[in-house]
Amino acid sequence: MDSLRCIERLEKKGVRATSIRILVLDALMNASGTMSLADLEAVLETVDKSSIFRTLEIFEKHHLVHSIDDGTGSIKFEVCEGEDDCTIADMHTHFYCEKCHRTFCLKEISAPLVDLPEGFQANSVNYIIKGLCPDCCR
Amino acid sequence: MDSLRCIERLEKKGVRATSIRILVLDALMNASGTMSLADLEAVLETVDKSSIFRTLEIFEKHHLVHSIDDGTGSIKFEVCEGEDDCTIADMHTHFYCEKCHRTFCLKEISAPLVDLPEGFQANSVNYIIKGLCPDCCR
DNA sequence: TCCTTCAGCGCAACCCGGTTGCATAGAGAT
DNA sequence: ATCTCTATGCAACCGGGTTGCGCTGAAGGA
Repeated sequence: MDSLRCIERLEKKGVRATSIRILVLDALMNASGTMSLADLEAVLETVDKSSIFRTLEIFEKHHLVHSIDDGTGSIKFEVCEGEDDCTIADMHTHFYCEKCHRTFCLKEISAPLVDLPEGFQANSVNYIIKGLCPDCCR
Repeated sequence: MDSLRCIERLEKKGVRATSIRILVLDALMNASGTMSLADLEAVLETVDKSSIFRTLEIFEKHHLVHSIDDGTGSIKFEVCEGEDDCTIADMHTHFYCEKCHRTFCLKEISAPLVDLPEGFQANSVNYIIKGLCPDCCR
């Protein structure tokens, strides 16, 4: 789609904009929800699994995307929203539908953060609710 | 240890108390925190992996234990507290130490439950905070 | 007590997502 | 044009989880 925006975004984060990286980022930005490595593999047929894997690794390190573990056994990826780095406060709620097996980002609901006992230091939060999505409820 | 308590607990939930099931339940009840399948395998050297796996499957179905996905790639198990079935309100907070790779149960802190958008129906919550535990902080 | 039956178990193989080593291709610098 | 170093593809590997299958041992009935 608009690969220019992707290139811009990549360079802003100090990541060299190679063709594959543009493809991966573009796929993630155009995704309706989260995407797993397998999802990306399916969309980007020509690109090797390990290349996507390493690309995601780099993206994550440079705070272009973050990963969510929804407990399905395959990690989901999602582009970071803000221009700046994702902080713990930016983590939002995710919802996993046990019927259609989709993972939803509830961006408007930030993940709650409880008070931890003395001595624990929080770095990130993984908050995922499982159940039935609106499509599967009825 | 006190296998009598295990037998009682098993039968109360309608699970036949075989020797292996008693061993597994006993190991879980005496564990300081959560245990993975690999942990159980290590403790119960004589018992086959698949037997433990199927035992846990049965335990979970009968609400003797519940599983937690802490994002490490290996699912953790923990005995259900109350006499009754685990409900969504019983889910508590877990903490994963990124340094020593232990998963802590913060039983006193129940997992927060946010209001979901119209149409979503929650069945369970997975709330895990990652960071450094007291031992690893200093 | 003996026989039948079936759940429980061990073994081995398999599956799948993720990960890594290595050789090549390609972009950027000189 | 050549050199260098990063990015990529390929193939193999890894580990947790899962399954098929045959044996075993306990429960139940004659």
